[in-house]
Amino acid sequence: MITPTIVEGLRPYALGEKLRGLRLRKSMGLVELGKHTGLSAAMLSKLERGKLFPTLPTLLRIALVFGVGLEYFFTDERKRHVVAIARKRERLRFPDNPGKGSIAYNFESLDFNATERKLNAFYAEFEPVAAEKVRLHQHAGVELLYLISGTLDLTIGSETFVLEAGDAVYFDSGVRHSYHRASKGPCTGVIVTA
Amino acid sequence: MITPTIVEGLRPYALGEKLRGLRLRKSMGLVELGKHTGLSAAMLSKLERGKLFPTLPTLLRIALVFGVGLEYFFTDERKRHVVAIARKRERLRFPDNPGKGSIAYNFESLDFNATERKLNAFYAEFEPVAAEKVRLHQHAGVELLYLISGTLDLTIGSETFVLEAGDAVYFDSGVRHSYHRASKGPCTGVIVTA
DNA sequence: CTCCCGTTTTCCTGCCACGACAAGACCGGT
DNA sequence: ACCGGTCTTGTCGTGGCAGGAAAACGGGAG
Repeated sequence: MITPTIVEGLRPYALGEKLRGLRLRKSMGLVELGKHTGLSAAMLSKLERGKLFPTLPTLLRIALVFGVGLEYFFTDERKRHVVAIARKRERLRFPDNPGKGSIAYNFESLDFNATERKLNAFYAEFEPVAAEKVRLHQHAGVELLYLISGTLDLTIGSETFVLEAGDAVYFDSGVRHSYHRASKGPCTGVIVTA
Repeated sequence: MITPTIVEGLRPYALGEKLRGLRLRKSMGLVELGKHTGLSAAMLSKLERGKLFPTLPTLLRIALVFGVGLEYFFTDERKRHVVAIARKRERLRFPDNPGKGSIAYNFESLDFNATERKLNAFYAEFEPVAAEKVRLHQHAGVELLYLISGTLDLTIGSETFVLEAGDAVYFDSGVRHSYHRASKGPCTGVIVTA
């Protein structure tokens, strides 16, 4: 069932304009694109003018020709002018694991007041914890860690890396990982997940 | 026409798993989701198991319930087990604008050896530049800046914010923006874009 | 075992994506 | 002007596949 509400909800993605943009950028005609995709020129025209919603197979065929992923069409281009500032003094600090003896790190959210997050960022202070007590965790996406000070043991899967101040890592956070402060002094860093 | 090639091309998006993930995260049943979306539980089951490709209207209905955009489904989740470490000493430093007098900042890529980037991260040292010479720039996506030291004037669109060490900003980098070091001493930070 | 709940399978319907075709529309070239 | 040619947009028809209804399956709990 195709209701006005749904049509409205799909409009912001501007599929038609994006399709037309891709095609014209390569100065290609509807018929030519039709040959490459195996679709009729007539239908391509309708798609570009928003008279019709492509099925995923259809959309993928076109995407393949232009070498883009489907995400190209669905990255919401509503320019939400997001600006969220997290002042150091205003930030809340959460212990990683309140009430237990094994607090591995304190962290502060750096963008908790951004409505729409594609990124989650934290400022972390790693606390000394017995190596056997550190907890592994995992979550979908990727993670980026920039170490500002101290030395940190980072375990990813079965491997452990030693990071010094100024080092950075980028890894798939779907793999189990854990942090362990290796330096005597303070150990701080910025963590960004997506 | 629905060919094996197309099926293969759609697999990496793992629509089914994502749908199921969304539903289970809210510990919701197929029937309940059916009520909210106006879709039959039977079909939802098929979608989650990849037996069927949803049309865009259908997909949108589900997305609306969970408050996600369609982009949620099409960000390619090929789990390449990425681990890329950028050691401080091994990193290359690029001036923002080599050969010209108006170098606003030096930056070092923090994940340049990661094959598939969803995130781009830089360590930046902001240099003193006359305020009128700073250049505005823009690029798709969002940007996150964590200021490690110094004071920085950040202009986003027509607004200017003053950031102190430890502050962080999260904003839509599609809007024109520029950096300008406000402190006498060194001014450094981490920039992540997505 | 029976009841209950959520899920999957089966079967079928009908909507709408998509194609075929033709009619504009807009170019040059002669 | 009058033609090709190329690109685009209507109109109409169809069948593939999304989607529904209901029955079968499965797993706890009692």
